[in-house]
Amino acid sequence: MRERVGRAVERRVSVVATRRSDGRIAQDRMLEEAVAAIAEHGLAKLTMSGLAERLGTSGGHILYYFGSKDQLLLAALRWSEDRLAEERARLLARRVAADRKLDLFLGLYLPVGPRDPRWMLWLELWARTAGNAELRVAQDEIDLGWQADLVTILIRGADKDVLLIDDPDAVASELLALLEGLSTRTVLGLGGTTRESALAMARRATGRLIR
Amino acid sequence: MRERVGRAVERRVSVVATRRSDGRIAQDRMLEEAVAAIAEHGLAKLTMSGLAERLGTSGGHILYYFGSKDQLLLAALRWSEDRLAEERARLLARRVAADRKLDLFLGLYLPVGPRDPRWMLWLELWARTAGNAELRVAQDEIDLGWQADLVTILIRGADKDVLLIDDPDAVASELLALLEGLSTRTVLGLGGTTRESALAMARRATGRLIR
DNA sequence: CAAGAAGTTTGAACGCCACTCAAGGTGCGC
DNA sequence: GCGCACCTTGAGTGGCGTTCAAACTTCTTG
Repeated sequence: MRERVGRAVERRVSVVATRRSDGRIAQDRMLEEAVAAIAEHGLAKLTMSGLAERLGTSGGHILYYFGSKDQLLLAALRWSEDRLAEERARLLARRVAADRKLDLFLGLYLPVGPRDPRWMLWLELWARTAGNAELRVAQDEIDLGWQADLVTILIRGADKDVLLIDDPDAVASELLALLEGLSTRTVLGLGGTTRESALAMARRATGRLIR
Repeated sequence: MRERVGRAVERRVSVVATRRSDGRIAQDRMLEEAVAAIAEHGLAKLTMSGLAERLGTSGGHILYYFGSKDQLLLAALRWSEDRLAEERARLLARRVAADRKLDLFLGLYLPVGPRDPRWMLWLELWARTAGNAELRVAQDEIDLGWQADLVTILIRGADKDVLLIDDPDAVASELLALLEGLSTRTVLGLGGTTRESALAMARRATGRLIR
């Protein structure tokens, strides 16, 4: 197989060494540029040679790291979700009331606006998931992160009697499904949905779910 | 431009005539086969020549009717949604209680199971909407059909005091967003979501929304 | 510090794809 | 039975993702 990905990941293990012009920085730039390009014109219009030109390198070089366009997409999504997972962790650690925390969670999940890069990546991934089992697994894994953190917020809130919940898992599932639907509508600009209207709807639904 | 699509649509206007080997049947078969193929392996793996072979024709011939792969996708979606719109109309006309009607609506909207052809088409379309304004308009139009019918059900139910609703439009929007989220999760098999679990969740949410 | 190993970068080459188009075929109305 | 409009084909075109051998650069080892 290929299995070239991840080579640069284990660099900097020795104190003295550090391999060459540091592959990780190169990869990060690639992902950053790829995400921006996908958000602008969609994955279909993103070509290897086009992206290479934006980066001042060659098409073959990008594939040296990522192996295929599908893998590049997955890496871009992971890259984008990793930063959000950190923000979520910071949110969880903050010392604010559970209901406020829940509200911040909603804001973190929903797209910042139409064509939100992170959500555009999701739409592209969903289309490619059909023919690629690996993508589905990765997807499930990321989703589980959101689910787990939301459940944590709910349980903590219930413990302190700030929130009233019988089944945190069920509530979390339903809320995430609603948020996902609102998000796709917002990114696509369907039915005039905006971040604000989506947020308002999510808040109303949340209030109803936690009584 | 191209503007070949729709030519066969106006056939059979004269009583005697009927143009040749009837283009519509040919187109219907193409769409049917295309939908099946997309549901099986995704749009990316569907090639013009491959589809042509399944149909016993040439790749160029399919494009003679649809103009491009994107247009073929859109036509397939319209074809798929048209049949559902009819079913919805039949549902609206039926003489059953509003709450029962609402429940049937949920069943009609949600995917029949993982890899539901209709929903696979939606996922593919979402990915292509970014770079194609025409697709977004079509999308909005179809969505409006669901929204309008749902609002009708809600208002009629409220009139007869079967359902308790203050703002039918808002309730319909929220319910549709939830249904959409549940649907994508079901088609993709995310988080172990099945039609049954999605339906159960939709019912609980519905009950909460109409008091 | 020399020389081989390991990692990086390139660009030409390949097979496949959506899409075009000119040519020929086919049925209908007159 | 002729002309017109529509239908059908398949070879051709440009561009795509992907492969790969070769050149290049940095690191490691004796």
